[in-house]
Amino acid sequence: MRKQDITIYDVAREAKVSMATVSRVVNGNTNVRKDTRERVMKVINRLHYQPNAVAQGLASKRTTTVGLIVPDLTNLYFAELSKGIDDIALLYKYNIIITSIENRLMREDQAIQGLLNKQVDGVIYMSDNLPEEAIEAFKRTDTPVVLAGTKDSHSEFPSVAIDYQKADTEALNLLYNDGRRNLALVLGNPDTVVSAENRIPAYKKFMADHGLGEGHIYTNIKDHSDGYNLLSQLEQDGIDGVIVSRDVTAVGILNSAIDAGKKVPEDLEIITANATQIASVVRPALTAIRQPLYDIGAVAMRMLTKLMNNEEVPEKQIELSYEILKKQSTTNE
Amino acid sequence: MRKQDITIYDVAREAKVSMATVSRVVNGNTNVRKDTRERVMKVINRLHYQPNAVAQGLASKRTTTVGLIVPDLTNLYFAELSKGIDDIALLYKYNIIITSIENRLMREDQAIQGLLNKQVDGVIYMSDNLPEEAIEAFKRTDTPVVLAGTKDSHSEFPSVAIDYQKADTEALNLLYNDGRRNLALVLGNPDTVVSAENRIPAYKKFMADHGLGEGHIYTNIKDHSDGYNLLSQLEQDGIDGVIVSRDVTAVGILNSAIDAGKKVPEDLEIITANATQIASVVRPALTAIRQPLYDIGAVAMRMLTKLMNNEEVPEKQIELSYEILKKQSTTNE
DNA sequence: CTGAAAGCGCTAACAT
DNA sequence: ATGTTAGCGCTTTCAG
Repeated sequence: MRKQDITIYDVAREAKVSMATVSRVVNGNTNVRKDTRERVMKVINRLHYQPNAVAQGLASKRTTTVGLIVPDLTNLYFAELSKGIDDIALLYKYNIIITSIENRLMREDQAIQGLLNKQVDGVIYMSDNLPEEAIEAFKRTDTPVVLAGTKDSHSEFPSVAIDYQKADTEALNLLYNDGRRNLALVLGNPDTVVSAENRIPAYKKFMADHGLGEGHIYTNIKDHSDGYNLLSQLEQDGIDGVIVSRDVTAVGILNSAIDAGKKVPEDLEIITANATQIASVVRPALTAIRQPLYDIGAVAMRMLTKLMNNEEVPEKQIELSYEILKKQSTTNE
Repeated sequence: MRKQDITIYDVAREAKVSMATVSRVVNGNTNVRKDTRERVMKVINRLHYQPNAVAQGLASKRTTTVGLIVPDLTNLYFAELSKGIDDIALLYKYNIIITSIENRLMREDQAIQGLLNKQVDGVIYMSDNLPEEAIEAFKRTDTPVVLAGTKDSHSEFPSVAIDYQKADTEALNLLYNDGRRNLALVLGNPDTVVSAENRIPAYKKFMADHGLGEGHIYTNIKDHSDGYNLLSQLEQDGIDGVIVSRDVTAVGILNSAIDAGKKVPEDLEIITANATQIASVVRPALTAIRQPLYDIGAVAMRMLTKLMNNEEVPEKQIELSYEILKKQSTTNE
């Protein structure tokens, strides 16, 4: 059996209409008389006709496909964002081409170009690392782009995220109210927009405002074992409260503390800034900045559908609200 | 700037060759003289020509796109499989269209049909729930399919997985050697091929072989809270050792035990059968059947590339080796 | 080694 | 309401 043996032409012949009419009924065009529509439908069903989306795409210049650019699918942060995107995409009948860029073989701008070559109708970019080449690639095209769970420096692109500075400040304040004075910030890549322009400035400002000195910012701490190994350094620096950008990293610190016989939160308070499922299943459960990841994805995709339809989008920089989930890794006084 | 302003025709004109020749150099056809190739390349670069993949797909009947069908991206089991698939896909220059079927709006066979309409060159199916309509949809097409991390009842389709029966038996044996006699099996959907034809028979056989009676099989225990709530039942039934099909569920049981003041492994031994990252970051770390998820995905995708090229694939039912990772949720005597 | 020409399967004016 | 006719941008014989 062939991949595609029957075409719109076969249906037209069998139903004794032109292919234009078949096309109309397939696309739900109302300008078809009821009985011809039914006749055509009957033939479609009998022949099991299925439109070739590639041909449709070439002819109509719309592929009903959106591209997703994501650093790493096994990072639940992105997986949860993706789920929100996926659900809305399904609702609006878009397919998703996913491209992960963590792999060294794939640069950001190449990923974008690949998606553009496939003629996607729009793209959602989820990495908080948006290099110059990527920005230029986006500017060269008129295919709409939305950033999800991240922002760009100059707010050139539509985005959906939270107010990272406010969230971090609030988290630092929680630590401060618990009596902690030696506060640290643990980051992965320090050069991303979220780190460099949001978390770090918020941290520095907080420390200055409260007369806590320079503080300690640890960078390039990216996974569980990095976190695990960081503990001795934290001890050495006398840290008693820490904000960690990624939750598996936070869990690494937590496990390291437990294994070393330290008590959390008594000896060290931990707050994770990007909570996923993992933050809540470890014990003690991690106090966290809970970003509405699913919603961020969903809102981003919804905005993209509007952009793809050239609809009005008054607010292009959307900030959703977060909450600070007080769990067991802080005393919450 | 247009989505696609320059076509192969523009390049042909500028380079003073026919579009056939441009097509040849774009596709690396060797039948082009070196200097014409270079001349064409220069024009391509000057004009920033990028081939329209949709047009290529229509003309060549190959889209260099594969479809992925996955129940839930936020389940790390599938995310890790996907990563293996993605890396190999990148290597062979395939794009990936991902479809999740967890959503009630999308049935398995609809997902398949949607992918087929998009003219994917192949599909990888990752759900261990393969309903009859899905089987028929696959049979109706000659687009190759590979099952990853699961199997079908009759081994009709190529698949990459592990020997679930052997793995479960080995895990049960570990519990038995630790002196446990009241062994239970905790499953999500009991009607999948992996559950119904592998885990359950292996469990029943083990219980019978060791004179341990009927045992206890708990079904439809799907997430952390299901696991959490199951504990009281386990206690009631006097269970002292349990195999859990999903690791977040296992963590639910574990946390419930901890919160109830029980000791793991002393009071209850836990082994998770589908270990992901989560199994190793909780404390006590979970003893687990470690499936090589990344490799399963990678091997499945590699096999699919061969199938798509009509290459010989002698072994279509591949079983990769697993290992039993002895951690802290068993005494390991 | 290169070009001409016929599609791939469908949409979208434009007629009627 | 329906049919006719050009393409969409590219690949692929088939000639030469």
